[in-house]
Amino acid sequence: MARIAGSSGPRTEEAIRRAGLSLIATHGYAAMSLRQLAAEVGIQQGSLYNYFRNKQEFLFDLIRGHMLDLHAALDAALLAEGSAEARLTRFTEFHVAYHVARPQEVFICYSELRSLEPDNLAAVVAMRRDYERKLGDILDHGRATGEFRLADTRMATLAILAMLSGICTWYKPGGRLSTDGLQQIFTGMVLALAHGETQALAHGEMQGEVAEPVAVPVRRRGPLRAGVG
Amino acid sequence: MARIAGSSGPRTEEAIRRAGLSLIATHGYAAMSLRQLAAEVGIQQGSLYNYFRNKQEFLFDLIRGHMLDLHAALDAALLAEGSAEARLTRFTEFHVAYHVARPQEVFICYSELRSLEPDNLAAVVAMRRDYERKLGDILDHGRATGEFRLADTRMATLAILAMLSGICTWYKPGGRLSTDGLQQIFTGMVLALAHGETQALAHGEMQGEVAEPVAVPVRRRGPLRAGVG
DNA sequence: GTCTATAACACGATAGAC
DNA sequence: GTCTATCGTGTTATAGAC
Repeated sequence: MARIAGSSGPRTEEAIRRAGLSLIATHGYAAMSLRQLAAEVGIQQGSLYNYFRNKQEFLFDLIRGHMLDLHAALDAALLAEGSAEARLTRFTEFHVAYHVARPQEVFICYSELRSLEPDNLAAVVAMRRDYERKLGDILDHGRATGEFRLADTRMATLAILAMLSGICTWYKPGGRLSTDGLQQIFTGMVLALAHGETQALAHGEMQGEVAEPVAVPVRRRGPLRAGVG
Repeated sequence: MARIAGSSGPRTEEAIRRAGLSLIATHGYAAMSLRQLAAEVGIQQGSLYNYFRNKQEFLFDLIRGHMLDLHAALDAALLAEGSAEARLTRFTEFHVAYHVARPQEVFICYSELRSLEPDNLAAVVAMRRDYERKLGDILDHGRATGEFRLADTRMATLAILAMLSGICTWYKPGGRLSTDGLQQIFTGMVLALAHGETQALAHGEMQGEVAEPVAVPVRRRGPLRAGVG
């Protein structure tokens, strides 16, 4: 925000990065203008081009940088040995901590893939698949050893990631729960999910309790707005 | 796409609606130009203004219309009576079926809230809270009766909705799984999650297996791109 | 209801002085 | 590295003929 007369490189760069994350997370990449970004940093719009070649490259650098960090941090946090439960717990704790620490970055990496040009998108998608794979391997292993009882580990991978990544859509620092509290609650839910259908079956066939299958919703009536047609 | 000479109102309107859903889901609201939309429908750009007053109103109509449909369909599908398990199963089956039937609408309602102007946003957020509330009530009731064992029903509500709504980010018609298959798999996971920590505890204290707490990732090095500075 | 034409403006990106 | 100025294009929205 504040103008720094004759200001220097690295500081401006970090300011651009931070302002960009905030603006993109709030309004989206397409809706963020470079004039807006420059104003937030306190420089003129043309000066931004000392830090990237074009707007697309700026987005890609943000996303790619985050994915590199994420992988490095995950590899440092994951356990090579141990039960599938222990490894899944570790993964969940890591994922929650990361989302709480950097909600903007994580959110952008999910929501702005659509804004990446084909080559850039391919690079990021490959990194994302690696990440999913690491969770998938834990679940596969746990099912093989009988620790987990999952009908479909691919669906479980997607479900768990969606559930955990959803955190960054509503989490606000200083809220009701601490990072520790969130980690405990979400670890509990993820483990319960992974341990799976044992309980559902133990409680007696659930499906039998529901009378008819749920119908698919029906098409809608009426004009887009009143007074047309 | 195809041009219809001297074409008529309701058909054009529906075509605009469908094309808009597709374009917004693919590229996002801000990135969709009205020229693009008109071209998709096969009319001139100015003609769109016979169907909405401005671009924002178009988005709001799409989202609001979907939310109205969603609520009506949910109310028709939900059980007034029955165990919490039966009601949660019903909710999950409904939610999955709805997402599979209309992935674009659902996705837009999550991803384009940021593009709504304040008044419009407030209206949609209120409707969304009602929806969350209906799931929350089921979970609260289940915990009160002892059917569910959940550490935090608010977190569970958000987790379940994120997990189910994630479906529309990867689901493609004609994939490996049928709607029935998806419903079964996700119902199983949701019920397992709701039945909760019984199992985690039964398997012996999980937390004890993990040595140190997971560290929060560290800040990153280096310039945005090579050659700057 | 659709068309053509255009107003009024914002956008990303570049050039050149300092 | 930052500034000012501007080019060329794309944008939403409007006006008026048919």
